[in-house]
Amino acid sequence: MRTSKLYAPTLRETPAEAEVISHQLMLRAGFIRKAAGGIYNYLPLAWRVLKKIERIVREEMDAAGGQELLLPIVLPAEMWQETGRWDVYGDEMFRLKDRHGRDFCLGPTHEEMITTLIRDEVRSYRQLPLLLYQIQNKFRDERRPRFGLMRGREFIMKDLYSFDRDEAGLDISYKKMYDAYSNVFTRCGLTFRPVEADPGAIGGKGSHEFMVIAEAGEAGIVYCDGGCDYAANVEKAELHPIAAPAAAPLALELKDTPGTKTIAAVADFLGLPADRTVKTLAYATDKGLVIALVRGDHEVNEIKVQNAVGCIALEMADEAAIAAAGTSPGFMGPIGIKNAIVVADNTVMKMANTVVGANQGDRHYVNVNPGRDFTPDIVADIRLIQEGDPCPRCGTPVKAARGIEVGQVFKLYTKYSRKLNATYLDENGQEQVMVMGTYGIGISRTMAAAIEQNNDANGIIWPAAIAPFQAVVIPVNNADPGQRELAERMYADLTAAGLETVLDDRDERAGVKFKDADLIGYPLKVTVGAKAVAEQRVEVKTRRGGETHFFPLAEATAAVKDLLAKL
RNA sequence: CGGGGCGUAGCGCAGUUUGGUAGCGCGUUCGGUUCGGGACCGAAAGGUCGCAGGUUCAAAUCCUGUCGCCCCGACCA
Repeated sequence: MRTSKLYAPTLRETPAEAEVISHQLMLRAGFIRKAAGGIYNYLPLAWRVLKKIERIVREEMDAAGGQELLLPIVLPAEMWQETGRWDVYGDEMFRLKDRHGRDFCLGPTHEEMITTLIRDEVRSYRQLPLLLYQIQNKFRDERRPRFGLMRGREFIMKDLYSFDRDEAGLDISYKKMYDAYSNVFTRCGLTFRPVEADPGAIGGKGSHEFMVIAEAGEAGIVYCDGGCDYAANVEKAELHPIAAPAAAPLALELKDTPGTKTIAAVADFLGLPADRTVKTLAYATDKGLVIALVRGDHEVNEIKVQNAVGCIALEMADEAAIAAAGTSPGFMGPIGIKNAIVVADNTVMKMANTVVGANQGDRHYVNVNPGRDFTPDIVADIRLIQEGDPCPRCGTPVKAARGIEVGQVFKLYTKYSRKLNATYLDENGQEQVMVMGTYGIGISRTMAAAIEQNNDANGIIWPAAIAPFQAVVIPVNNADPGQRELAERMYADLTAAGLETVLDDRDERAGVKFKDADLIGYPLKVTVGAKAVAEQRVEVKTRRGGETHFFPLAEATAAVKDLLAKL
């Protein structure tokens, strides 16, 4: 490819709409252009990267026994109504009607379609396990698309579905996918970490997310750096109750604590550390008002509360809802509260002579002993893990990081196969429900994640395996026939040797070409200047690390190939 | 959906407070000089000031409505 013909409009300045680095660089380097919020055009450079990622994904999926197919994007409503997700998905689903008024949606995911596809034709245990996948655009009308390709409304996803006879089979399929995903992201040159995840609304029990470690990541993760390899999404990370020092229970007492609406204020007023108090938060849910209790210095993990209560919707209750429950913001507590589900963190139950709000303004109870003075409806681990908390496996203090979720693997069990009647006959002629798994990779998000993790002040630094081109040849002065000729020759030789090469044949000054090359992020830059012509050698610079090598012309092609292989 | 910010040339922005001929930088085109890290000189093209309505002799500017975009929050297979 010649730069003079390449459709890659680069920008000197960063468009104002882009906040995160991957978004900025993809716009500046001419990879993407926006069509609407969260919807992008992929220009030739981006498309080349995406195809490379897809290729790696295909190879790994095929190696793991997957078969590629292609399901429709436009999906009829009926199957979604069968599983109940037509309603559950809500506004996040792009919906449309055909000319007859029949309901359709643009596929946000394909559990329904794949399951209804195979249920009639897979009838025997002999046909299982079955691993089917596709790579396709997905549509989710996100409430808030953001960060360029990181959270779009239309995005490219690989989705694989496994169908097994039983849970043992699912475990095998799940392991294959887990390993395949590790291979994919390793081959893409990414620093990532599989973490335990909360399965969320899709249901099922086991789940891991593959997180590319990056500051711009939307997800918080914790990992054990010492004793073991535990790693989890903060939403999921378990915490064992912390034992409190033994203390003789004192008599419950109601105290005036004027103006102490925060834990810090109460603790200060009573002369106690925050970890001797209990924090109470109120949530409005589809099951009514929920009061969550954690130790004063801890934070509530809302996902865990949601799971403990078994509710679908959960948000902080407003003042009106709190007042309706007969309590007062800043002075809420479990003692005497009515019309609310009280959920206590397991650590709270270990506390003695603690402090809770008295459900009336400016008053707290002191010397509160959980179990004696109040009995929660639910006791569970509802605490949000923080850096330094003990690893649930080995007790070593955990580290915190941020991650971009580029893949997720789920054990669905029979959640969809049961609702959609995907059954088979076993050896004994008994009808059994298929056991399913679902496995996604965000292809376009992986591209963005790769940039988040690989960039510098000058632009993108592509991992060689997914770079749009592997090398760029730059004649320093295009007006010099000797340089032009030598550059043409290098370009032809490298191309013939199977390297994806760009020749920057533009009549631009060297600086412009170097800047564009760095911005786009070609792994290798082959520079042809006056010295190269005089001495019959070329200069090759690596984008990552910036080392410069000189090679005699005769050896240049082999040396470039060699260098690339080492990247 | 709640809160905040922004829509003026391809990109980055000024002009809006106080209404009066729409500007600057970059980029683009043409001519010339230059040529190893975003050159210089000269000429030129390019804008319904997001959209609609209103006030006014006169609206980018004031008022009302509306659409879009970005950020924070909520939410997120």
